[in-house]
Amino acid sequence: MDLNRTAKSIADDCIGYRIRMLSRIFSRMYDDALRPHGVRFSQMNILTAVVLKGPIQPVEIGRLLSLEKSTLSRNVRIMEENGWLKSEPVSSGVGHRLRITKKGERLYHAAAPAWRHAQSQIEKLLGAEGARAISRVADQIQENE
Amino acid sequence: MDLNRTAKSIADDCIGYRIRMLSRIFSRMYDDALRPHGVRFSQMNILTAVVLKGPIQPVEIGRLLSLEKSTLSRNVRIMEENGWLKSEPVSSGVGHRLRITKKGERLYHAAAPAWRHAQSQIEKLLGAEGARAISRVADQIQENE
DNA sequence: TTATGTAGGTTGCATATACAACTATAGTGG
DNA sequence: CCACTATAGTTGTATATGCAACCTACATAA
Repeated sequence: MDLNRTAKSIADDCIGYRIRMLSRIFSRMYDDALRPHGVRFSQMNILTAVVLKGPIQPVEIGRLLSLEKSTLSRNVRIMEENGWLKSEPVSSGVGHRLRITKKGERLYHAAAPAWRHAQSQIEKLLGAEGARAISRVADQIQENE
Repeated sequence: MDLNRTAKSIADDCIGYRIRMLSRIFSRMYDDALRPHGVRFSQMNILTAVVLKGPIQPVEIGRLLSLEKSTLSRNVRIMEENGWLKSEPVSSGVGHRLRITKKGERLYHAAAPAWRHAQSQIEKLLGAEGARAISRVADQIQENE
């Protein structure tokens, strides 16, 4: 097949290209809204996991978010340096568990409205049907993992 | 509202968290398939744009893929160093345009089957309905941008 | 013609992401 | 008790991503 035709079929079908583009667009919108609070969207996602499931081991967050352990190791370090998370050794066994600090809780409360603002912008862009479709797909993938 | 409740509502509704997770999962699958060819998925996306629209200015690729110009500046440099792209000055005016090289064309041809393999894995995961839903959403967002 | 603006690009800085290789620790089979 | 394996985590290396600040070349208004 000729090069141009190959490229066209790739561009037409490629789920990955579309997902990455959506990821960049939406992440920028969340990050814009969160910037005044000095926290990134990806960090909010980690904080959310810790709030809901903490104390929790990094490796477990990795499973929840499909994040590689080395990525998490570095991201968590930054958040500890910012004073949002603290870690405690696991009672018996290897590893440690993460908790949110008071400072982290204040940040989370303060930033939540900005998150909501970005979220409603995005829902407007997507429409209710589009938002539902994405949630459905994501939840289905997470099950099959 | 209490912290846990806030986090729960964020986790339940968050489109961005879902999109980022899908982006990581799918990108890993494409990258796994492409690794033997020494090219990354994000690079294939840029190559595809150049094949379809080249000669093309970086800033124009940025508009197509929603990529910041500084990101593109660096990504393109790596691809030039790899000998896949070459740039020529614009006849009149500032900036330059990118073309794919012979080596780039060979790479693209060689890597396309790997791309197709990952693509079909992902479509199986998503189901035809899920894949269509994502394409529909992405195309709609791109229009409204 | 000069001041101003605009568009394309690069660079400094920071974070995000993953793979590979490594360390440390716990559990398990001989 | 020892060798082996599996799990959690860290570190080296590389790419991806974006913002802010800057540079340059062109366009345009005063």
